[in-house]
Amino acid sequence: MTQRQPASTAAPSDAKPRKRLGKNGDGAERHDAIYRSISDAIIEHRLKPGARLREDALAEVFAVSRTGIRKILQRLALEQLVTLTPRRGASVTRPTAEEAKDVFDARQMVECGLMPDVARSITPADVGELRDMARREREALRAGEQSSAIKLSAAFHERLAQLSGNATLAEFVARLCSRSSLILAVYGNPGHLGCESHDHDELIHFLESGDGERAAAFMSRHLKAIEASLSIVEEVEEVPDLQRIFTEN
Amino acid sequence: MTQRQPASTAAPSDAKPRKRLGKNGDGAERHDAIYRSISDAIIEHRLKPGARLREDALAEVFAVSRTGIRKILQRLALEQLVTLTPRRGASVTRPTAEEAKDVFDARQMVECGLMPDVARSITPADVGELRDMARREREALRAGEQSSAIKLSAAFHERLAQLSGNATLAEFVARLCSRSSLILAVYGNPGHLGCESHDHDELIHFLESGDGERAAAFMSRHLKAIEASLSIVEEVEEVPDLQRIFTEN
DNA sequence: CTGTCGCAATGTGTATACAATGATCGCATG
DNA sequence: CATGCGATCATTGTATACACATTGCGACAG
Repeated sequence: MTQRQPASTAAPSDAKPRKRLGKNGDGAERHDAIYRSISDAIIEHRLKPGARLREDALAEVFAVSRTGIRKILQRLALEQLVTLTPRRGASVTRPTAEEAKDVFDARQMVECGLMPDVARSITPADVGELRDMARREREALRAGEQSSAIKLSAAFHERLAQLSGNATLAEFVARLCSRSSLILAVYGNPGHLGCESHDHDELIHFLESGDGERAAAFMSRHLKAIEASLSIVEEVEEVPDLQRIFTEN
Repeated sequence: MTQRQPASTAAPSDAKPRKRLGKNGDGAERHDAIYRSISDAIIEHRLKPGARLREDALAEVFAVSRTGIRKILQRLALEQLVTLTPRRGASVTRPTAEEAKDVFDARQMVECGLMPDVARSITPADVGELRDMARREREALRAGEQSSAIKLSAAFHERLAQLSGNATLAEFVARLCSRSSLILAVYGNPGHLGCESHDHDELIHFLESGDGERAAAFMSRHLKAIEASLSIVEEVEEVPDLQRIFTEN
């Protein structure tokens, strides 16, 4: 696509409505919507790790120019949801086994460490919201909607972190949850989703009764269970074999 | 481009080779160098919180186009070193008191939690490197070079986190250290730098002897001491006073 | 038939031109 | 003299055009 034909061959009428509208204020919101759209697609495994994301294609799909797409792609790259190889373009990140371990260790430390704070400051309204999220997650799981279930599970953990009151750590947890979703896509077993739905309900119970210690211990087991359910089989590296072979000598 | 200065101010670099050179491979490295240059300037307090960063000016200084600068600015914004207001441009972030608390709470949790891992896997070579860094920091402090001392202190904490072997958490700590530097710039007392230099040496000692628990406890005290040295005087907001007055009623 | 060299196509990196918006300054009027 | 309104300016947001690198395919030679 991308008519780089100057003006002569450019089909005048059908080519670009490419409406100049959207220039004004809503541009930022538009970009944010596109960002979320791509991000959701990755988290819900509708875009699988390794999938290539061509700028032209995305620009056409969302009816914006490549410039905007590049910005969004960069943001996704910084959050490590997509990988940007210097002259090869963007693709959905394929986490390594090492990254998977790091991410779950980090979640172990941060999410468990946050539980006491959450238990201390949680309100009945928060409990209600969490129960609702857990319920919706269970329903999605029962309905066989893997995509929704994955996103809702991540959203639950994110919301939990937000309740700690520490925005910085909450954002970090959100990032880790996104990456976890990616890890699940690569190393997870098909039938077995990460979070057991009843786990979340039980966790809410501990938090509701203000028992931060027990909640932390339960969260620890919960995360360990997810990590244990992965089948980390470090497949042979595609490319860097050569590099290592020659640098080792 | 922006030559609104006739010739009077005599921009020294007005003779722009500005050639098409640099297009090829080194572009990425160039950008990374610029990124580090700006990042360092912020961390070293040579760019103070609130300082405006105009794209044109930066583009001219580093002899690249605004496109590249925008990319770098976005990256800095995602790391919360600069704030990007929709149509007002970029400026060095001025952390709020709440952010400061969040950042130090996060450091407390993560850096202390990392100490046992570091104590377990540290090697004599690592110890030597850390001692060297602590020494250089002390020297900078004694020489009155605030800028260098601040950066070296942050680098020490970053390196420490790297030694844990968890790249994800190490990167998070690096981010937190950068923001801490910003916080120090706003709330720190002039004469009193964040880290007492001997603290770092003592910390190394605990790690060297493999005592992760004691190292964690010491790190906790260390961070608490830094936080306590801040004068968090939420200055009266310039504008939003009115906002609050009307929303409170 | 196979291996190597070269060309073309695909696709990203960078720069520049253009549009829109918020800000500042000046002028006019009450 | 002060205040409100209008115009110009400065600065960012967006799109497009162009240049370059990499890769895949085809042709030619051995």
